[in-house]
Amino acid sequence: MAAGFTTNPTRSEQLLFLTDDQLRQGIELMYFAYRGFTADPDRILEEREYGRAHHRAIHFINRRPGLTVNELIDLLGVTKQSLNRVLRQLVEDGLVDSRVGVEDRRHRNLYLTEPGQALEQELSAAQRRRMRAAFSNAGPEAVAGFRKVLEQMIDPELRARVVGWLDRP
Amino acid sequence: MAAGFTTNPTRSEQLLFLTDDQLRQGIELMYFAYRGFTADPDRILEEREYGRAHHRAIHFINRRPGLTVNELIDLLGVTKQSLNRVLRQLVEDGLVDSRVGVEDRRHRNLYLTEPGQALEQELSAAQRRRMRAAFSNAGPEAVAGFRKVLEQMIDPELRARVVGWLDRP
DNA sequence: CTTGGAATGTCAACATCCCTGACATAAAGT
DNA sequence: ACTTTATGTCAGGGATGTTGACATTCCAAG
Repeated sequence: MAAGFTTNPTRSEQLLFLTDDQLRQGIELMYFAYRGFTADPDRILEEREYGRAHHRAIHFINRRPGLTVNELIDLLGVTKQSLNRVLRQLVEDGLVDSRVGVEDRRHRNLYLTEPGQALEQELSAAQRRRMRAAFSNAGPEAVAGFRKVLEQMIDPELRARVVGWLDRP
Repeated sequence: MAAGFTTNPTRSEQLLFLTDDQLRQGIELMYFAYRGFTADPDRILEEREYGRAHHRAIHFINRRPGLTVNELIDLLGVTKQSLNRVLRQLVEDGLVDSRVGVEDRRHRNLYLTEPGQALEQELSAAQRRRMRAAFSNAGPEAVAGFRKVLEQMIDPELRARVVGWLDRP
């Protein structure tokens, strides 16, 4: 069904990957793949009665130790009320440490505690396992294309804020 | 913690796309891209006070007119009760037609009505627009890689059921 | 033919998560 | 002193998911 690039592709044939049908396939792939993408962490979180919101908070606190509540709200695109419930639980459960800012005492700098880091490791290891399998089976060139397309799918405004962010260690 | 591939560069360099850091980037890309992927439909759905569950139902009913409730449950991976509330709303609002099966009267065959098809068009057109932009900016080779990786990310069990499904018109 | 189990679909009650709106507190800036 | 910023909290509502109970229909064993 795919590639009809046998002889001297005309201009219209070069754009065959932009047909509505190809786009629909991309849409459905995105949906099914995302379900797989979240499946493993979801199972781990369920045991602790946490949800994806907890996972996202833990992930980004691990990525940027000391980031403030507002910065996290910005990254996640949720309301402070929504995030606050999640953070309160994580702090109460001893997974996250919320310290008053030193320069600006209004800020709360967030850090993972030892148990918090342990959960983060468990979650990200599971997610990496699936991602590694997918990358490995698809090959390096496919991975490059995967990243190229996904980058373009991010909201332009968010992309500007997040680009360069991904590369930082 | 991340790549310790300092020695023996030949073989390990070929696997650099499998480092923990590359995988982490893939994970974050997947998260941010999915937010973009759902942003446009979400805005349209909000006006009608619908959610993503309604979108998914509408999408697959459009794709497979006449499919049964159970088939839809299988595709979406939700409980019948959860799906039922969504379907009831859509039927009440005149977007979906639920007809008693002719062979097996326990079945309900689902169809989009005229207004249902109109909403589906609106939703998928918005989603295609973003997908088309991403595909177009990334190029055909990138799109091929994108599809390859996403396919591999789908849960193996689900992939078996869905593969071949995507290609069908 | 009847009866009992299995498949299918529906309804009700409840939990979770995210949202908006309003308000409180503390600290920084002017 | 007054305003702005950052954060936290409470109240209420909507969307989505769950479990439990129940109705309908089909099918097959007795």
